[in-house]
Amino acid sequence: MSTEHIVTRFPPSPTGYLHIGGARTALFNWLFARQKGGKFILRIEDTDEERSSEQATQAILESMSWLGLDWDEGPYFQSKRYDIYNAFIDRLLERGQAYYCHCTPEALEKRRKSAMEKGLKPKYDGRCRELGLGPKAGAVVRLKTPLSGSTRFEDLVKGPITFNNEELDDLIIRRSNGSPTYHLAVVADDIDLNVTHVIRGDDHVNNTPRQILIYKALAAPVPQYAHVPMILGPDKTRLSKRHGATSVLAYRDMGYLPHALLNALVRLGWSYGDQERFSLDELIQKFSLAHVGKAAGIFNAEKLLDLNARYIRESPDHALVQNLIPFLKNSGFQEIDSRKLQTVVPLLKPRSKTLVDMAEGARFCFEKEVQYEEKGDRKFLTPDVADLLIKLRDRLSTLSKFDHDALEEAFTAFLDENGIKLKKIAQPLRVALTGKTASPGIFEVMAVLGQDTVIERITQAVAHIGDKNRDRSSR
RNA sequence: GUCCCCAUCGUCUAGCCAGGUCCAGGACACAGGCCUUUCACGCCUGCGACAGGGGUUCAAAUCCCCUUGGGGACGCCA
Repeated sequence: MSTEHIVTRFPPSPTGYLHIGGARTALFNWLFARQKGGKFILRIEDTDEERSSEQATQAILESMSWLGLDWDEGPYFQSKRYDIYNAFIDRLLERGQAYYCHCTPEALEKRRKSAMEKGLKPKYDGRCRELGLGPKAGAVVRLKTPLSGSTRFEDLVKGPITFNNEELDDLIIRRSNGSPTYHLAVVADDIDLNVTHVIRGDDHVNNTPRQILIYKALAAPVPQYAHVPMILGPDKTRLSKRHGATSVLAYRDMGYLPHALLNALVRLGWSYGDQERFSLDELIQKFSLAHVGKAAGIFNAEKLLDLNARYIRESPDHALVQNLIPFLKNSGFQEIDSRKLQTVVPLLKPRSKTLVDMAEGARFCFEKEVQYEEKGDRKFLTPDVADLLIKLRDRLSTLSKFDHDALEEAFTAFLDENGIKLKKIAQPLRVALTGKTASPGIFEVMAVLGQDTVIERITQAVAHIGDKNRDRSSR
């Protein structure tokens, strides 16, 4: 197979946000095209005017961009390509491969139901097939599918798949309102855009023979198919909204890195030996449809979280600073000193699984007044440490250098003089400076905050201890 | 109901196509430990699976059949 002319596409319908199942399909198509030096097309399938929306289209484009899945052509909008579809339908009609059907939707529905009740497959009975009917208000156009024989294709993931043509019925290709149906539009577009590989979800396996029949009727070359297994929720049913976060943008907003999501998605269904993490370049190089599994999988959100934590740790500080700013603004910090942020980021890296975590961890650098966590306040900001904090503050105010080493040295001496262990003072000090019981190393925290702020916060904490005491005794 | 697809630890999976090197490997999660000023990171250890039954074979997680289980599709939605 020539790799020069490979064309893949991702055709979401803009009836909702881009979910992770769709994103994975897009990723596979993208990887395949990139690896083969082919073309990746984005097509918006918006023929259902009722359910399609501009907003959903924007959300999809935004998701794709955020993930970094760039397309070489498009986005094409099916709603603007009706001429193409009509030409294909007319051709089919002329060749006698399609015919008008005058059955009403109500009658069809009724027949479907009774077929189901009899335990038969609810398919069209073909009663208009040989009537030679013409166009008429309310008429649809159906494809004349073979009555016998079978349709077979070699799926790049699942292997050979065969359907008996008796299972298939004469599907509608043009609605009574003149618009093309999904199957026709997809095939027409894929022919028109020279798509060579259709990589899509498992749920389309049953659609494939129908679409192949359209290609055959049109005497067009049939593309290669690769049906990737579905993503299931923890209850093993098809992933949907009720399973919680499923939209790509939701993951962005929860502080995930696109690379982490991509990595998690690609490993759901595809593997490369024992390797778990891949750079984008590696993926492009190593991806292969042959190693995509056949079984549906449950999305493992915990693994994504772990992946995200690792990618955060490996990200350059400056990149994290940029990524963090929107999250900090979202927490109410408008003016952010990015130099200061740059100094905390390395401290926060090993402690943050998401950018949201990291923004939370960086709070102490930017808040005007420390908000004490209830538990830390109660446990560590107690009257018995007030004196010690005062002594410490006075000692710290004498320091001419305020970096990690100078602080450690000063503390060693201070602990020695007072006959205490670091443990004794570290936690109260941590709460005083950050409001939390968990933070980066205490010397690092002080160095980041700077001498003035440290002294100020200790003073505030001592005052706070006094306030608490007064409240208690006055009661 | 009919058709299509699928089946290895709780989850994602390696191994299967070319049977022996697999009393089944890795990762996440979980449990225990080490490190330690807190929380993490890191390191070590542990727990844990070939759905069941028949065949084929000297030998089956690997090949075949059946059963069971799961998913999907059966629209003038995509």
